[in-house]
Amino acid sequence: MNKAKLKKTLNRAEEHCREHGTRFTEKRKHILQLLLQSEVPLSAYELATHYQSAFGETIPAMSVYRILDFLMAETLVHKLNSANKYTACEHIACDHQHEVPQFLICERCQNVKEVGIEPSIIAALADEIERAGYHLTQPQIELHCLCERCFSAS
Amino acid sequence: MNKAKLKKTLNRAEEHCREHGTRFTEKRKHILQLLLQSEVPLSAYELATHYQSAFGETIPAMSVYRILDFLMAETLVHKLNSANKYTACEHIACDHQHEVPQFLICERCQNVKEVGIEPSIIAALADEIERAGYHLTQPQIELHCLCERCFSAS
DNA sequence: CAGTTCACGATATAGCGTATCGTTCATGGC
DNA sequence: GCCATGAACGATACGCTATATCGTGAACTG
Repeated sequence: MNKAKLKKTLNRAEEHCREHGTRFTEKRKHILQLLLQSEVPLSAYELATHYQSAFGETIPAMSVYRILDFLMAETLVHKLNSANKYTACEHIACDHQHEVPQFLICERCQNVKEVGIEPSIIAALADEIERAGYHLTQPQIELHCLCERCFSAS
Repeated sequence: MNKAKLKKTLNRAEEHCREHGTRFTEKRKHILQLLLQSEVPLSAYELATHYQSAFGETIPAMSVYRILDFLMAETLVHKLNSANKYTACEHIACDHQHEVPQFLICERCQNVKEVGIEPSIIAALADEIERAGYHLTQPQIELHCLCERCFSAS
């Protein structure tokens, strides 16, 4: 992510928090920035390490987890359950409504793409689930894929 | 799972291994049995504990992991990535071909149902993914839901 | 400016998983 | 039957992920 877009996204995140009456502190901003700048999802401990390199001060893992919890509650960050890693929401600076996030995770390079699946497909899926007697609560799907580059290389 | 079905399923699993030239040892049988008898998915360490209670002998966590790896390779067991737990395949004793497993996980009681999603939906999903420049490799989906009972109770 | 709430630090601990090396046991060729 | 081979398993150590708890300090509010 280039500098201009990074700045714009961070500003948008700050605005988002102000609207929600929550605090977008320096540390929270730093963690979000690290995730925005990373090509791949990061674990909490990786974030702590990167924090040290990028900002010259250490941060306890506990704080990273707390900050991640906060950022997830604000839907600025998503957790990838299958990898125990975290990724910045790709739609912070977008205007359109935040959809249910779906993730394509490249198995080789770990690159993650957050996509909006056709709502009709999700609806069909939800239908099948209802028929099985269940009720969908958090339709976040994590799909393990190969990205174009890794697919071509194999 | 009742005794008759349990026995039949274990026999089917043994047959499956014989056909594949692999060994269905006592310990592997025990682990599979524990998973078949459990209402909820279990972690490796939970399995080790249950093993002790059920069979009166301790088993190291390492062995549990190795046995789980084996059972997964034989598609007798599936791992739920989002929960780091394991569940017996519900189709061991079925005649029909083993499909790509999709899991409905009840967020409240942890009960898991393994369902076959309409292939056309999966195909549509794969289509969307292709359009995003990715290639689906392991279309295992884990959906967080509420089961009928927990849904009614809420 | 006093009180409350929120953010953060420090420490401890639990749970999940892998690495490595050694030992035992089953199996097949002789 | 006997031994060589490889598979299964045990023991120990370690690293990563996450939560619990308690304390401190900063920020907002009346």
